[in-house]
Amino acid sequence: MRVTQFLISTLKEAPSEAEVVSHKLMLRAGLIKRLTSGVYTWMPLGLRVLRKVETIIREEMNSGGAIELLMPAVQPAELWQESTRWEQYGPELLRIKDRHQRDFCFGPTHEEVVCDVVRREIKSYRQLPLNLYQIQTKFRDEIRPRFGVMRGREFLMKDAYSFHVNYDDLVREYRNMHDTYSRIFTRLGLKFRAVAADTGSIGGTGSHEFHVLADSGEDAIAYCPQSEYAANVELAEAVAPATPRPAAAQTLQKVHTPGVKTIAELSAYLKLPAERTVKAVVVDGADGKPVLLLVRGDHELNMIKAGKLTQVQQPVTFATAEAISAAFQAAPGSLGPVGFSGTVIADRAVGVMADFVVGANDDDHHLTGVNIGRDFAEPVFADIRNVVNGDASPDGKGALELCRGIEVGHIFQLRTKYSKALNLAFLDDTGKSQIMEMGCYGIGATRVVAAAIEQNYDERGIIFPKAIAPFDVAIVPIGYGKSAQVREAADRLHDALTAAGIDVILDNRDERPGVMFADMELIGVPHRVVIGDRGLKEGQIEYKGRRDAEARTMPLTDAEKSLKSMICGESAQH
RNA sequence: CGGGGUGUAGCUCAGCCUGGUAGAGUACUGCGUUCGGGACGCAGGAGUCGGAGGUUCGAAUCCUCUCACCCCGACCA
Repeated sequence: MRVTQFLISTLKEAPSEAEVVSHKLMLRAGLIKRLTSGVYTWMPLGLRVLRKVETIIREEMNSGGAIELLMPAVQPAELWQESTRWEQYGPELLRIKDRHQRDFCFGPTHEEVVCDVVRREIKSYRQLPLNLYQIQTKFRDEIRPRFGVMRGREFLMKDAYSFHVNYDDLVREYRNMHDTYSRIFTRLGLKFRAVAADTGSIGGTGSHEFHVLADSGEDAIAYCPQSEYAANVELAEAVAPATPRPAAAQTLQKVHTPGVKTIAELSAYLKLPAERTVKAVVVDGADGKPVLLLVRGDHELNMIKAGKLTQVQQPVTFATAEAISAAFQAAPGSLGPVGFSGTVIADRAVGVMADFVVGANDDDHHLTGVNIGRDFAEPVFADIRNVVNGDASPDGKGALELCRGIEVGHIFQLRTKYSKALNLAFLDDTGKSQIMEMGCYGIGATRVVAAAIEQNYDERGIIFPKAIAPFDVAIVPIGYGKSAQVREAADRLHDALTAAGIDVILDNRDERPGVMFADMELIGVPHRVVIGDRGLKEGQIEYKGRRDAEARTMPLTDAEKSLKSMICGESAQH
């Protein structure tokens, strides 16, 4: 490919709409253009990357035994009503009407459609197991699209659905997909981790997320360096403390704390570490009455864990200011369990605290020397906080560490949630009708591109992993328009490498060298050769890897062979 | 949906407070000089100042409404 025949539209400055690195670089490199909120055009350069991601996913899914199909993006409401998700899915489902005023939606996911396909086609245990997948455009009307294609509304997703005669076979396929995903992300050249996850709204039992590790990731992951344990912080259990609760030593005292609303302010005002304080949060209970949740001051409440408590309304909602003042005679910032007659649920770490500080249920006042049992009744104890660095690993094999990740894949054991609702029945080997077990497996292809950049960049731009770079190698001729020798050498190398199946970009714009170098680095081409009269006199050209600090020379006569072995040798490693 | 912010040339932004001929850099076109790390000179094209209404002799600027977009929270690949 020659630059003058292609479309490269780089920018010196990132448009102001972008905040995160990957979004800025994708816009600067001209990979994507925004059409409207959360909806992007994939420009020719970006599409090359996206297609390479797709190809790797497709190849590995195929070799994992899955079969590709393509389902419609537009789906009839009837199918969603049958699964009851027409009502349940909420405003994230983009609903549209046709000319007859019939209801449709633009598919955010394809459980309904794939179930409809399977229930029409599959009648016998002899046809199972089956794993069907597609790589297709989804639309989810996200509350807040952001970070470019990282969280777009329209995005490209690989979604797979498997069907089984029993749970054991589902588990077998789930493990197979777990392995397949590991191969996909390894081939993509990404540092990633599979973590145990909350099943969220899709439902079902077992679930793992695949995270690309990046400091800017939206998710926190807890893992144990001494074992295989890894889980999303949403899910990771904060194990019960092993130590007993110390005896009360202080008397209960009410102190004036003017203007103190947060734990940080309280800790600074009383000159006490935050772990000697207790944070009180009021949520709506399952019975509509306020429920008081207590976590240690330096800990964070985990809303997902709290939502699983039977006493608490799900999903968790904070109590309104009116409900709080009615139940506590105080505003948030001064709340506590002493004197409160409703349900109190405390994190287990609070259970081993003594002589702590908590709100006094009187504005601008806190209580010190508070003790459970003596000053208020034993609350219900539960795990309602996020784990922190150094917490014991739930598998008992060491201490947890935290890192951040971008969720690019998610696998679920759906069991019979959808197969029951949509009546996926088959005849088993005894002629009895049974309901299929189901799994589903997603990868956000467009998000993978953003995540790869988020993990691999420097001050000059993107450093694409070699497997997904838009071009394998850039040829930068100096004086292309002026020197016949340069032009001839550059063209010849371009043609030879192209013939060998290598993706070459020849910068034949005859620009100043700095312009060409900057562009090729910005768009993240892994290999670069520079051909100029200066080196050509000695029969030399120059080579530089995208991550190399210095360029090195190589004989022109060896260039074709060296580059082929560098580039093809890498892909042969897969 | 709640909170914060921004809309002026493809991109980055100034001008607005204090109303009076629409600006800079960059990108783009032409010519010339340059030519191994985002060159320079000259000339040029490019804007419904997000939109509607109002105030005024006069509105990018003041007022009202509206739309779009970005950032912070709950959702998710």
